Amino acid sequence: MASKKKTTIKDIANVLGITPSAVSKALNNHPRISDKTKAAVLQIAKNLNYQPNHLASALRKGKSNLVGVIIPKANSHFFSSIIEKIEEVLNDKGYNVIIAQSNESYNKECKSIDALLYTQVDGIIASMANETVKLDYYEKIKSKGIPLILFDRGENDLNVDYVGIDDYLSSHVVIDHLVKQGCKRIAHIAGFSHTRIYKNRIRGYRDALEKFSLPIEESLIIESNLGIEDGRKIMTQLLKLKNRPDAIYAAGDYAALGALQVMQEQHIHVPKDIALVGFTNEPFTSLVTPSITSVDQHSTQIGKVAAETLLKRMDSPNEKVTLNKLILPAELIIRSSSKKNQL
Amino acid sequence: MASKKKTTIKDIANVLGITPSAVSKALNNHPRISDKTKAAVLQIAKNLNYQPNHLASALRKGKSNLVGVIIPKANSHFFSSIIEKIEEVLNDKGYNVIIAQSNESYNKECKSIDALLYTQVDGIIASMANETVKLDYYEKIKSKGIPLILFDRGENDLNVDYVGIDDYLSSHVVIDHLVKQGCKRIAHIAGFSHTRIYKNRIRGYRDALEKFSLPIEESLIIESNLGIEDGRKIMTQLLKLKNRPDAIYAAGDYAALGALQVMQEQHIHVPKDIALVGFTNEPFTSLVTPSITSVDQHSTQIGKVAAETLLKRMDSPNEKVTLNKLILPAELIIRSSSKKNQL
DNA sequence: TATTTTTGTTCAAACGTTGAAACAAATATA
DNA sequence: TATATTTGTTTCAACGTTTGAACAAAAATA
Repeated sequence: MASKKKTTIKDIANVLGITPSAVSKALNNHPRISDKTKAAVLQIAKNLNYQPNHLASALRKGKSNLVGVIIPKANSHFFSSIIEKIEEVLNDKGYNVIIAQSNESYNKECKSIDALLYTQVDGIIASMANETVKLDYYEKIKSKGIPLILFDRGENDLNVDYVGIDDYLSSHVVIDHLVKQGCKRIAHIAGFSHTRIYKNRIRGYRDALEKFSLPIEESLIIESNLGIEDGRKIMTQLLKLKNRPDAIYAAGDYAALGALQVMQEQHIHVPKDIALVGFTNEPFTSLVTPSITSVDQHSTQIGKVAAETLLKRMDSPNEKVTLNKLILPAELIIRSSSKKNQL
Repeated sequence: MASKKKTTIKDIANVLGITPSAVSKALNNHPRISDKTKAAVLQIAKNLNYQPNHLASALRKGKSNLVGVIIPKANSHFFSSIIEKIEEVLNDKGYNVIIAQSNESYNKECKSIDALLYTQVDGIIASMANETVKLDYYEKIKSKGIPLILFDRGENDLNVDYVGIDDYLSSHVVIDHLVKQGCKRIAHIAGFSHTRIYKNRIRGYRDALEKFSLPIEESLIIESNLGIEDGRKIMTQLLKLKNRPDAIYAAGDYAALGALQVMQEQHIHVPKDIALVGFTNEPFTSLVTPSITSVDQHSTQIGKVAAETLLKRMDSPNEKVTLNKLILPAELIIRSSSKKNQL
């Protein structure tokens, strides 16, 4: 109950009759400290239940061993598994991870960045909020010389390392698959084209259609925030067209789910009447009936590469290593919602 | 490009020809510093782009202004919205939040606790992993005198503040509702009874049945991890009974979803043949067809109370305030999956 | 044996901030 | 006018650790 003072390096030194400095060196396994002393120090440290004061050493060394991760929202499998992997890699190297959610809001994102800078993180890994168009706060990170890695939602203009998948190519793979299933009027529930990844998916969609000499109809390309509600709204809208699409390619799984619900409510058979493909391979896609075909982004791979790249940057901050744009391949997971051929 | 030295309080002092101490006091709005000096300091601080060194002040003040939050898994709406609220409340008071995921693993939980202690957090808010039965690491937190608040998954034995809902009562509300719908054989897909909250839900379920003089059949109470897979497995098992239940009360929404899938695959009508109620009111419950009746735990309320209680504890660490067991009321959200009467 | 090298430790300053105590100047009170 | 009080600032030590330089003792080399 009595609030005991914390044991410090000094206490250990007193017990052994040596200087705090020697203790510090012993704990850090300094080569010039004798094995005997090291053993003794370790023993006493254990006895006194010594916990190093991270704040003090961080101050002295000018390094906090903290890394910040900014994500739009943790409640998706994609982001939460990336975080899991980032933590795993970084913890291994003695770093701790601070997670901040922007909730897709630019303001919250700025606040989070300030908070991380204030906490003196040694590096930041971030995926930008949907809303974000101004890059001033990210510039702030750069100007402070803190290593920054972007993933998924990135920005070319920032000129920093980036890890993500090939969105343009992914759209091609999706369209290839749908065309192979016999679809000819493929609609695209798109993300906002001011975000690079969604822009690329749209571009890929257009180019792929062109590749197959399919007409591109602007009324079949609708931008949205890709939430369930938007998926529902847009699907309803699409079904009102005199000339309905025979396939839906949604740039997000939640939008795909919304679309699926509307179709089921209107007794449209998926995939027979309209095929459906989503994006990000959220776990629920395999659990819904019919299961939804989706593009897997290899989230743990992204997390791993992002963390490892950051480690490299933090180890050699001044090194003018060439910029890394790491584009990992995505994978189409084909499920019931798009298998027309097998019906 | 040239890595500039960071501006410190000393630099400001030099510019103005005063002492660092005066600058510090000015920045902290000390009453004895003249308004003129304060204004000047603020001006120069802005000019030099001064950012306070959090590490130094934390060391000096023995307070990091960091709070750790441990959750089993961020990818549920329940936890991610609690975190959102906790962040909101604590950021307001100048605290930053470090989130750690245990991934439902005892080992990872211990590691997270060590990491938080190492980072010198001023307080911890936690919800325990399913796996956790040994409380040694939580005792460690307590023994260091760091305020600890538990929520949702708590433990009475620990003797710390707790925020959660009334699980026992919630079960009563669920059973009341189902009985009112005419159900007589209600099965319970339960959580593991070694976790307090699930034990209470089971107890509530039993007592409520008894209240209505309904027989309690042990074969209708099955413990599980409440994942989708478990929900499927158990539902399949329940459907094999010669005497099928006419209602399912699952202690988690994912398990309820699994059960729903199995029923739909076997062309059992929900709720006509079998009614279904879940727990935690995940967003998907309202989006699935039929929508699933579920118990809402008022997550933002829980987050708010947890954060506020922690603030109180951190403000007066030695105060022998009586222990708070805050039990918030839960709310049954009635949806299609249990509305037999209206068919 | 004298000299150099190696080994193990101590010394002292530093990291940037804070806060109690000391102090001088200005203002209020008697 | 003398004394007490208030105001605004400085002084100085401290928070716990790290690190380069200094040093003495031991070991290796000449």
